Amino acid sequence: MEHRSDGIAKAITRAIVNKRLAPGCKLSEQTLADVFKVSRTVVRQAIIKLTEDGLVTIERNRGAYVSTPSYRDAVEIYDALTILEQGVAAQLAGRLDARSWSELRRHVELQHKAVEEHQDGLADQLGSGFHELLIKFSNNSVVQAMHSQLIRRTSLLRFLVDSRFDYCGLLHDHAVLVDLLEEGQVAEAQKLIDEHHRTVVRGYLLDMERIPKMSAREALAPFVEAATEGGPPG
Amino acid sequence: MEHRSDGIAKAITRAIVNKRLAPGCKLSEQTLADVFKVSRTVVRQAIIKLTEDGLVTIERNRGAYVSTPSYRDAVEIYDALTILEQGVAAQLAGRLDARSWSELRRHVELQHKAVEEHQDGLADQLGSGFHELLIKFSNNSVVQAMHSQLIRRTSLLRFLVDSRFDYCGLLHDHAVLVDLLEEGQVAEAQKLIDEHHRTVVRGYLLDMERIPKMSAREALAPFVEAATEGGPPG
DNA sequence: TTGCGACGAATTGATACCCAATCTATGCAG
DNA sequence: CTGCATAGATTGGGTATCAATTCGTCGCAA
Repeated sequence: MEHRSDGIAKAITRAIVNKRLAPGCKLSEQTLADVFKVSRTVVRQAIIKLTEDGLVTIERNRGAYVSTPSYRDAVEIYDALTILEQGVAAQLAGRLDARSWSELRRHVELQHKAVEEHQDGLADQLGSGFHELLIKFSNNSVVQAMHSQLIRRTSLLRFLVDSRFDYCGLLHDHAVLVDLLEEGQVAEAQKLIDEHHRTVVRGYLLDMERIPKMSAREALAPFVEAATEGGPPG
Repeated sequence: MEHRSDGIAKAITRAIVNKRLAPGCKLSEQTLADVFKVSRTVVRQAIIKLTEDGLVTIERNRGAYVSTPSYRDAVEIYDALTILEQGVAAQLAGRLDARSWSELRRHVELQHKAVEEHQDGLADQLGSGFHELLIKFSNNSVVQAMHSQLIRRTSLLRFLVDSRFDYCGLLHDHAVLVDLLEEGQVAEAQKLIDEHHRTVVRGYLLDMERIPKMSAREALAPFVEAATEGGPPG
């Protein structure tokens, strides 16, 4: 961990991804400074980083809040994900070695098991993980950075819906996608990626209202020590 | 301009894009604080933003430097640009109104004139501008933000080469691309985008050595007042 | 009751000053 | 010329302070 503000930014990011810090939650500088036992200076630096990442929005003279993406934002984010993944798909189709294909398949199986065991949180995480793994095989750190930023942003979107996803269908998409890619069927794979993301967006009916509310202090509690030391908790 | 650090970050960005601040140039906190007449705190915030943007690299306990991208970085950045533009091309092909196509053509003409008049700087800027205009028509601010970040990064790459670009060929590509897109020939357009960027990367022979050197103080001089007030100079 | 303005508390944006840790350069001894 | 030690400069971070802004509350008039 380079700077103290990096650790804090990552802790807050984890709190968001783990669905503890909800959109709209106020991130008061003094509160965060107390929670993480650092000065306001460092907290501000962390908030700036989160703002650049799109997870936090600063309102001048009012403070920082966890971003509340609009429906339009959701569409744009998934559109961007589609473009990136289609592009990478075109590069990878029929070009990975056997180990890589089986790694992808193993990942799908893991998620399958998580879904069967009703471990929703884990299944969610593995779902995004599949897309990230796919991108990783592109071997392009620039594309990877943009993609994982988008994935982080999608975790904000999941707050704004209560619709149960059709995990089964989405999971099946993943399995089919690996098959198509291994066979080198680029066009079909790209079409599937597009439909896959459209399905996800359709699930977001933007029940903008009832967002679980928890103070930043409570939400961050499990992530505090990880910010100053080494390993993440959950 | 929201915060003071935003103005400073933008000023430094302009200095880089205008080829005054070269890769490797040290950005000393105290120097920048003097130049912009602000406290070190604000300078640090600006530097953090530039770091998130990939234009600046912080070396712990050593300071901030304008990033010096490697050849690999160059390839990855243009690869990412290719993916984004191919994706947007697929969306736009045959789907814009007449005004938009003519706006693109007018842009190509402008650059044509700049090249004829040997206004290299302007031609360069219009060259990137064409790609940005194309992306703008996607109407997706997320994609647009990622793309313009990549474009900013390419301005770092142009420091590391002295090879004369084949402006004529690249310009011709732009003209052809508009035709292909208007006719809805997606596959051909995507292929052209790929080749176009490959041509550009080939121009980067990475003459890593001779980089024009100028102190941050000199380089930033023309951009200082714009940081605290309103309008940009160049 | 409703609407409006004034006042006060709390928060942010920014500055100055401080100090420890670390890096760099200088100069000296061998 | 090489290796090392010391001194100086720079960074990372903390504390205190202050103006500006926002927001909530209170009181008052219609």
